[in-house]
Amino acid sequence: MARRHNDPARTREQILAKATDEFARLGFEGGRVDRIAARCNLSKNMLYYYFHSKEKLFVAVLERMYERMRDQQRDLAVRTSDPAVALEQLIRYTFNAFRDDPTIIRLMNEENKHKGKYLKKSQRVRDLYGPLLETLTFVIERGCKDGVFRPNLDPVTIYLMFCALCYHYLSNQFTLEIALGRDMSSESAQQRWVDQIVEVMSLHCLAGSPSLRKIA
Amino acid sequence: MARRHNDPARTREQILAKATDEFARLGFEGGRVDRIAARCNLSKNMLYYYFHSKEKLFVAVLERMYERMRDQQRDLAVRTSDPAVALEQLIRYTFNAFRDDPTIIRLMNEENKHKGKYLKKSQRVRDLYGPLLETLTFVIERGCKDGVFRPNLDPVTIYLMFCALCYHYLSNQFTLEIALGRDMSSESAQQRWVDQIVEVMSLHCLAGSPSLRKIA
Amino acid sequence: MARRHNDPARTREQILAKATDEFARLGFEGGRVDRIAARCNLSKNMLYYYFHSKEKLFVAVLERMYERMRDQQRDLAVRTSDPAVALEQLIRYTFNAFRDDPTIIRLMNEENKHKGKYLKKSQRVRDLYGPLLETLTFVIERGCKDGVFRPNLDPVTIYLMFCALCYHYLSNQFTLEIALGRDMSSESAQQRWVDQIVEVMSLHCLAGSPSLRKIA
Amino acid sequence: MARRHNDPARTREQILAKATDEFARLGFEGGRVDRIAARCNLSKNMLYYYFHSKEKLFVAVLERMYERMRDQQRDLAVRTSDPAVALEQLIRYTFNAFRDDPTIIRLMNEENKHKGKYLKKSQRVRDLYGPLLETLTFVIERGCKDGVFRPNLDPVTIYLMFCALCYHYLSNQFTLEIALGRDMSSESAQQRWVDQIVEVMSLHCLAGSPSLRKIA
DNA sequence: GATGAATGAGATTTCATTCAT
DNA sequence: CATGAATGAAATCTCATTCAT
Repeated sequence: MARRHNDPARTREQILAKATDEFARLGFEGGRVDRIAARCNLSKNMLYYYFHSKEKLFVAVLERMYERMRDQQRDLAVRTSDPAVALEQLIRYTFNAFRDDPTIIRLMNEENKHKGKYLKKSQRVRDLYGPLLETLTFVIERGCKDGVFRPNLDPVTIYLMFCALCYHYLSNQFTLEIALGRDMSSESAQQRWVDQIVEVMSLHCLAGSPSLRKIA
Repeated sequence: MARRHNDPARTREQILAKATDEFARLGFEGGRVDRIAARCNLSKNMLYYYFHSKEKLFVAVLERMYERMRDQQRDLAVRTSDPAVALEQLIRYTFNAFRDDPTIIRLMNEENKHKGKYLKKSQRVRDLYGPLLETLTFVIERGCKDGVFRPNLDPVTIYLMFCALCYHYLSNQFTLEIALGRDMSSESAQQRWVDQIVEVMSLHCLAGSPSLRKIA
Repeated sequence: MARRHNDPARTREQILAKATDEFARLGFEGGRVDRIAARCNLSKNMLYYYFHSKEKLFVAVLERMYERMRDQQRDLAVRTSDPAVALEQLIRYTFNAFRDDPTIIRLMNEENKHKGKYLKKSQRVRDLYGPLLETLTFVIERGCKDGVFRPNLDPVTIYLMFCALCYHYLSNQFTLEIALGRDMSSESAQQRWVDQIVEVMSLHCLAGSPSLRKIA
Repeated sequence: MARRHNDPARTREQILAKATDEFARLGFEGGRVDRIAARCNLSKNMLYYYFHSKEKLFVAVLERMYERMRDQQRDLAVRTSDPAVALEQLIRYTFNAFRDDPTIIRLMNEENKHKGKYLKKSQRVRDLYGPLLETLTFVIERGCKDGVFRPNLDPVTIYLMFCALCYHYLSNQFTLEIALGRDMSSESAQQRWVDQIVEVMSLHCLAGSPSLRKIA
């Protein structure tokens, strides 16, 4: 009775939201259609009415997550003209994005567990990292031209590096905390970690750093 | 009939092996007890005879994985006396370990999905990274003392860094390949990536590198 | 296909009826969910849809049995004003109730085997013997006041006596028949038995009977 | 190792003892072969070695119970020459027998649930109540001849009566306690109940009691 | 006599999905 | 749009029983 001829678009969104949560916490096979429906105060049939199958619902969840990511990235305005500062902002932005929405990491892991099976079914998801990579490319190219960064930096490689450093820390928090016996979840621990990432990535990019080959 | 009381220890091992594969590919909830039994040419109740429940079997799989990791690490002899070379060897070793046994990454992701729930049930797994961290600590301390590395390097932080760089690349291969449209699975691509990791980590550790703060 | 959303209340009732039969004949552990479902021309998950678990189904069966008993007792109108006749009617009524619905005895035995475990889970069943005991109390008090019955009779004790005499005969029919080699199931044998119960109980209650202590 | 080439007869007895307990508490279908074996510190196979199947073990348990009953009854010496006192002794003896070994009632109920199916398979169990009934018959006949009891009392009927009164009280203790809200398990409650049985049975048998028909 | 390992059938329960209204 | 009732397939787990030593 809560419901009753409500806004269908809203219903759809709500299903997606609850499904995102469910699949992120429990994975595709662990996620339960009933539970999602129950959390929407909806009969199970509605999920099928809107999404046709559990699998298609999962794909929709993935797509929606990618959209969300891209939209967030679109908001991303790296205002400063200092490339080093811009890089730092991008890194911090990336860490925060992963930390603030833990479903991203979980859903991506899930997808990789399935070897990209569901993602491949989606047409629209190719340019996932589009805006962020564009910004990054812009920043790096300018940094190289300015001589602030060393030449021939590959934006994708840079991205992969700081992404890995952000992602892995958050993704493997639980096992690492148990195995290393080290606090990784407190605000301050995480802040220190991002600082480290910024440091190592800056070192890697800045022109001042000696080329490794020279050192060796 | 093939079987009938062959070698119980062998049977146990076989179950663990097939279960490791099943859970790594499909996760805890996706993994099927029947399938594991079938692959062992065993009736499914034998899994319960040996492991009592799916959950306990999963924990045993995790424990076995950790043991495998530790044993591998124990074999790890970084013979060289050059700290920089030793660090490089540790990094390459880590990447190879993750690449050669993909179940490690999948099982760890699975455990993190469950927030460490099963790992916590296991007594023995605390010092998971023991030998590797010991070696790393030894290498780093020597490097610092020798003046090859810059002072005050924290071994755990170093470990987290190159581990992240190895892990994330392999763990997220599929989504990254789709989203970035870039080859990540070929031998050569992976070789290039490890080289990059070695480079960035060396830069971070070597004494010759200027402290970031000075640059900034 | 026969079914498909006929009448849910009817379905529920049918499940309860078949489950009552199953559990009465085979006990809780002997009763099979499959069989109950099959007898209802229903797929077995429907039992879970309606009752959530075998145990809860069993509790529902017990509750329903108690309701049935109470309802039957409510119909019980002991019209005569002669207390002795009324007592006789109550006894015959009790015997008939046990004989006509053999599930009562079996389910009660089952519950006692479990030390009342399931019954305790049910809120509503306290006043099981309510109406019958009320009527009995009414009859006995009048009988005492009238001087037809001897004074200070305890209705509960009276009830326990004739209940035992009715119940045990029917409940242990099979072993008794084998061990004593005596017909206990024929209509006439049972009639003779009830007559005996009436006789011994009347003797116990009637004022004319000498107090035992006096005899002794 | 506790065991090791033990006395086979003793082993057999132990199995019977634990099986008696198991089946009495949980019924035939509820009883578990594993549990019985475990409680004997014995591997399951031994149960099969000694008893061939769960069913045959159950039959053996029933037979053993009947033997125990008969042996106890054989010890029964009603020495007094006063028939009324002898009757009272028999009643108290019966109640105590049921109370002191609760497995008797449970196993009998179980057998009756199965409509005597297993009992019928046993050759030896016909004359179950033999000694007790013999004693009772002796007592009653003497009582009738002496004029202490009224004439034409049927020993089997007398037996059925006090047996019912003893049995039902103990068998249905749990449901009755819940439904009537009355203490039935304390020593004193039970003592009062047996006194009542003695009273009503004496009244029924003694010559002083007026025939009902005359009263009516 | 005794055991540990193995089995097959079947038990309860779960779950994605569909039908009729 | 929405639902409650129903289904079929399959999942986890149990249990009496047997085999080889």
